Amino acid sequence: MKDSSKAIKINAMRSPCPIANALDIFGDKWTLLVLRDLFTGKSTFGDFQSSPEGIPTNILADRLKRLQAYGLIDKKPYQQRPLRYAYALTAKGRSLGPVLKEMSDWGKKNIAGTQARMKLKL
Amino acid sequence: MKDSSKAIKINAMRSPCPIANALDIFGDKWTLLVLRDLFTGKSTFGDFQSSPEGIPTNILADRLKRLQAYGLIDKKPYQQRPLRYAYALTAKGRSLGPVLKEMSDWGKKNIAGTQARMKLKL
DNA sequence: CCAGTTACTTTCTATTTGCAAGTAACTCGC
DNA sequence: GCGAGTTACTTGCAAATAGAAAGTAACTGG
Repeated sequence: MKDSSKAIKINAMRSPCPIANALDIFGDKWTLLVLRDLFTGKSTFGDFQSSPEGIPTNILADRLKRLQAYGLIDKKPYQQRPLRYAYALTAKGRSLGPVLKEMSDWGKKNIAGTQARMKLKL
Repeated sequence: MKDSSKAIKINAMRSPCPIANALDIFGDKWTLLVLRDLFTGKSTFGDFQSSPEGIPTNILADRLKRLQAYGLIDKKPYQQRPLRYAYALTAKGRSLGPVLKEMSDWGKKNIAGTQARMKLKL
């Protein structure tokens, strides 16, 4: 039996700090971009892939698995033959809206040349 | 002459998205923890090092350089002989307060076993 | 049946992380 | 004034992660 899906490993807590623990979930350069896309209405693997940052497909597959493991998103088939899945935010995932909002606002104010094309559906 | 301080390289923009650009500055597992410490009143290399997450010293030195390069912190000597520096948030760095606040609030609500010991001085 | 599409997985190399040890410039106690 | 201790880093190296590119599985539509 070929185990094609490597399990996501969740490490021990680094500290009880809520910020440190949040960073263990989405403290990298890609995870919040996938969540951003979900907040703008995107839902399929191809949707995320087509975002302007050009996420590598192996990273995308890994991040989708991690987000599921942490309960921030779930996936359900939107068609059979061929089987295709749509990813969606869970309530927990949706609760990250204000974090994304603050980051977006901060970026717009403090990084020259940035602009939010799509509005997040909070 | 031995160039002991490797320059921080700032890559080209991945996209005009403010979130993507913000992540290029602090999208990793350590940068925001250093900022958190600054928000709780810590200021020296040793202060950051002694936080419970145990940041490796090479990573800490690198992150302090990056944060300076991006204008979020600055350092000034607080004593001569031996020369010692205190790091402090710039106005731009302090403007990240709401982002930290939202992340902390989210973590406390959504990650079991977390608790904020120190209050951020926003 | 054959090109095209979608959603991934695999391979392989490059970059980053993190542990441990080393270094520089002092201070303090004896 | 010598050796132990402190602070603030840097360096070396192995391990983990990222990223580019190619491969695969399961279809569809012509």
